[in-house]
Amino acid sequence: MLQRILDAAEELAQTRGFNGFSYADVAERLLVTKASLHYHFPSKADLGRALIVRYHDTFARALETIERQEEKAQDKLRRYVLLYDAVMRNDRMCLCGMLAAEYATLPTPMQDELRLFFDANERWLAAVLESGQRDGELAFAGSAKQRARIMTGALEGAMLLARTYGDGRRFQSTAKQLLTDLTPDASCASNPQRRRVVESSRKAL
Amino acid sequence: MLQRILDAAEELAQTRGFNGFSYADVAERLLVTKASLHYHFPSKADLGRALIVRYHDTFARALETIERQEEKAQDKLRRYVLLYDAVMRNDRMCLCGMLAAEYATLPTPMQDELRLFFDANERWLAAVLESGQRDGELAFAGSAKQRARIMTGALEGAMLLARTYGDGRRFQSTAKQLLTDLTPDASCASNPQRRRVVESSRKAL
DNA sequence: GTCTATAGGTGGATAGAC
DNA sequence: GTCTATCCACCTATAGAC
Repeated sequence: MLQRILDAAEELAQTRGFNGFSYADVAERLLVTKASLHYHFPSKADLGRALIVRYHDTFARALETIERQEEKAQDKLRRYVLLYDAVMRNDRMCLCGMLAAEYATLPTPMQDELRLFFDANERWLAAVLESGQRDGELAFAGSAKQRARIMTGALEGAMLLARTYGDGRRFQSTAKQLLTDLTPDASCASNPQRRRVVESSRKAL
Repeated sequence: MLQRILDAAEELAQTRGFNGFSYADVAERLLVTKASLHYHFPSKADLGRALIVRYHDTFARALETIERQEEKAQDKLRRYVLLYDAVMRNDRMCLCGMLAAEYATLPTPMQDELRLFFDANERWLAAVLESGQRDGELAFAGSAKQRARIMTGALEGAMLLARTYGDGRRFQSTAKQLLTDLTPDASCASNPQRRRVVESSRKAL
């Protein structure tokens, strides 16, 4: 039952926000009463915190899987973006991105848990970016940590806007470009004139 | 009085979200009763729509001012980012970014008005990017429209995350990097090896 | 325009029977 | 564990006096 409650609440939180749904909404979907929900999660703050913890945990496992299955940094990033893409395809917003918007109204335990999620995210991404840069497989300006923050922000923001247009493709094309921006040759592809210079000088080598 | 109501409501909406404040909150700040607010804005949907319209209008005027005062695309972009930065320095989130998160719960008139804001934003940004690219002053991969969407998303997302950490500098360093990413030389600066190649080949010309 | 008063509804949460 | 019943606070919104 615990999981069914979390499933329903998660979907509501991802589409309507934490302040956008009530125990009554969850109860209706599960065909139980509000009181029985309070048995499992005494307060809404408890429910909210559990949502983040489970989401964080699922995400962490997914990152471990990627780490285990992919060798190249580029492939890891591709898989990372696919995690967000899967959320969008379900017509949802990233749970934590949604909660970040409501941050000021959240109970303190939820605020703390939320930061833990983004911290873990940033650490993983920065590590991938760093190693990819070392191998010459990825190219970007600034530090890996800095770039990790830019990426997370850009992905969350892209989801936010895509939902406003009810158009997942909007997110997908943005995500694709963000990945391309990190490939070494693309870093110069933006300027056709200079690219020609680079290509000719490459032949010269 | 109309403006005072909008001022108070705007601040609340930008910090707590549209579902995160009530007529009572606004009334308390202005030392009036809820009933007198309903005289000016019969329903909360009316108030919300007025918020977006005014915000959009203010933003549009700011863009016109930039257009009038700045010549170079790079300077226009810098000023554009400063508009977001000013919001962050007030410990607020972009009103429309906030509302985008709550999109699913908003009354239809607000949803429509919200899209108009982002559309106008994208058009202006795309035009600046396009002309900057033509002049060789800016460099980026993909279409100008595409890049405009990436930029808006990245800025909104960066605000979202910075607020979670209560740290405006987080936004500022991201914004700065996003601008740098658009400069022609920086597009290759990401890869030190290649940069050396470009620089040497430049001399060769 | 602003007030008092209030309606009608929904929010989260609890008591106690089964 | 789930139910019925209920509490109280708060929500949006309206009526009508001043």
